[in-house]
Amino acid sequence: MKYSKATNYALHTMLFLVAHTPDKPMGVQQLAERQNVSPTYLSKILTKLVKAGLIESASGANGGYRLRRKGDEISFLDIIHAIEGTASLFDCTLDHPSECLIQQEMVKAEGQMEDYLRNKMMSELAEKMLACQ
Amino acid sequence: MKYSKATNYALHTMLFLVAHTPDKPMGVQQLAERQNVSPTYLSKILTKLVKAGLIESASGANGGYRLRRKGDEISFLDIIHAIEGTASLFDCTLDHPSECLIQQEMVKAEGQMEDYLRNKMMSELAEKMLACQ
DNA sequence: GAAATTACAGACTTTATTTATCTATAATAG
DNA sequence: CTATTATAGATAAATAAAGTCTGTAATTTC
Repeated sequence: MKYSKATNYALHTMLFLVAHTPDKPMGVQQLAERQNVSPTYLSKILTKLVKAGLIESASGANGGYRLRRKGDEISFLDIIHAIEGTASLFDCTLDHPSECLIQQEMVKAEGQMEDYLRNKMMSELAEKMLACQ
Repeated sequence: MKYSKATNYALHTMLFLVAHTPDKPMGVQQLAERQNVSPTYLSKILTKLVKAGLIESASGANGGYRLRRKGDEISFLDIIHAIEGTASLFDCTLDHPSECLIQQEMVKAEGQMEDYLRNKMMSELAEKMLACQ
């Protein structure tokens, strides 16, 4: 079980956008160069963030991607859910007479992780990053 | 990102062993039937639990698998680590000047989940299960 | 309006991981 | 010795992740 690379790209892109809060949109070309990933692949990932309402896109010359919320309103969990989906990490496929107790505990455990990620905002990380430069 | 089915099989097998604490070893045949999984595949999984020191195996007639610790000394995390490994769920592969801040937060988040799983013992679940029968 | 620029969508390929299966070997009880 | 049971290794099949390619739509610039 691993977080996908796509989630890593998404988090880094969002952190960059929050840290630099550009007034005009950033093209996928530049965003991709910074991470050594192909523009077409990154654009797929960013489209998911658009659909999740975290960023907005503009076509045409001088187009690109721009934040749709402030950095203190974007959590790690928002981004992770946009990429990985919101389904539980654990699925008991066995047929039980009643609800699976193991499943219940796994969901609670996952909830602990999600609580942390829900309360960790991009702005906090951006400030920390900028302070260390 | 999903927990593997193997982890599910491992957790269910351990819960069964803890709940029934048989004096003589249980064969993989019977354990596999209960979960509708092939014995050869389950035996692969159980071998991992043996190597992790959670259960012990005996070859030959009347052989099988038996607990090596009490149920209150076996945590969810013990079992999950035995199957999934102990590596972090998140690997930042980008080359950073200094340590990746995103990685650091992800590790902390994961730690929250692990804390819960480390403190959740098989015995607790076994009791709950037996009470509901 | 034409040309350049940029995002979006879908099909496709490649690679990696998970889920198994098969077969042979080793250990043990009776 | 024979039946039973676990272990190891090779292999196959299925699924998921990572990435590419191509064409289309939207927008700006001229």
